[in-house]
Amino acid sequence: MPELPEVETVRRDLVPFLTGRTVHAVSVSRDRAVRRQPHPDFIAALRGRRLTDVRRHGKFLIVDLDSDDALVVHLRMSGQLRVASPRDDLAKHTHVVIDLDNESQLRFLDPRTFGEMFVDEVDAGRRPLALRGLGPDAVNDKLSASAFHQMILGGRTTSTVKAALLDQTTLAGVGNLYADEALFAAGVHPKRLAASIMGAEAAAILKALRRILLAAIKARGSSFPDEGYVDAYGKPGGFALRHQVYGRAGQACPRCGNAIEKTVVAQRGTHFCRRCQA
DNA sequence: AAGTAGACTTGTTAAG
DNA sequence: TTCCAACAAGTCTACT
Repeated sequence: MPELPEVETVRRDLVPFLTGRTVHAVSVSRDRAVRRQPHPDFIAALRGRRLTDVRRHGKFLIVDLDSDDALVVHLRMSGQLRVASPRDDLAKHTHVVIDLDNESQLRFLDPRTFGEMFVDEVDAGRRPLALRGLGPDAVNDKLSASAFHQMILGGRTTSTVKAALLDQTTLAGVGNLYADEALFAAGVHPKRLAASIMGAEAAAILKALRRILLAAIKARGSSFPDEGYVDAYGKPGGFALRHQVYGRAGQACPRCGNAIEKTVVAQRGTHFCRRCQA
């Protein structure tokens, strides 16, 4: 499932492919893929526009247009953005095709149809209006350990540290997989109350989070055999091999050998080692 | 007003 | 072998 490192990998693939291109045509073949606005509005806002940059905030991709709008994409569980030629077979679950001015296409595929595309107005800082509620980006925005600590505490009274990490209004980009990995690396139990996290623990979580996210970007993201994440050229990432706890319930903890456990925290499947995480 | 729960969706997996 | 219930996920909305 695409989280920050996977979205960043796709972004890096798309920058050279999209930058400077002009949109010739847009077709939407699945209603749900574009659900925040009428399809004709979506298409009209894109047609004829030049694509000037591809950015990311959290798990959202932002394709800048030479207008006051941006094309915003969220891949959710199973979405893919793929570069293609008009001659390529249309893969199953292709919902949106954007034709460019150089005989190439950007295609949006999504079997589970959680993902979406929309065109949104941007503010003076070129942030799409719909994304104004997002917290700072987990890798692009610099933040100090103490600022991060305050964000985790965040006036929370009863919620867990894992819930705090998953809250996109606090910090944007961390999803279920990397939250589990970072908490394991920092030795913090996912069920700990956010309010109980000490400064040193917050610093450890932030350090682990940064290190893991950057390593995952370097490995071009996490892919599982049964799951859909691939880059813009259809190739899987290599980070799944390095997971310490995620998807390893019942297997030995890489640090102490104890069995990794799986439970539910913040309504998400959560993997941890009870001996290494206090 | 923080926090929780439900809705959305479907390919895959587990269970029987 | 076949069928079905359970499961996975992130975000938005609705409610407590």
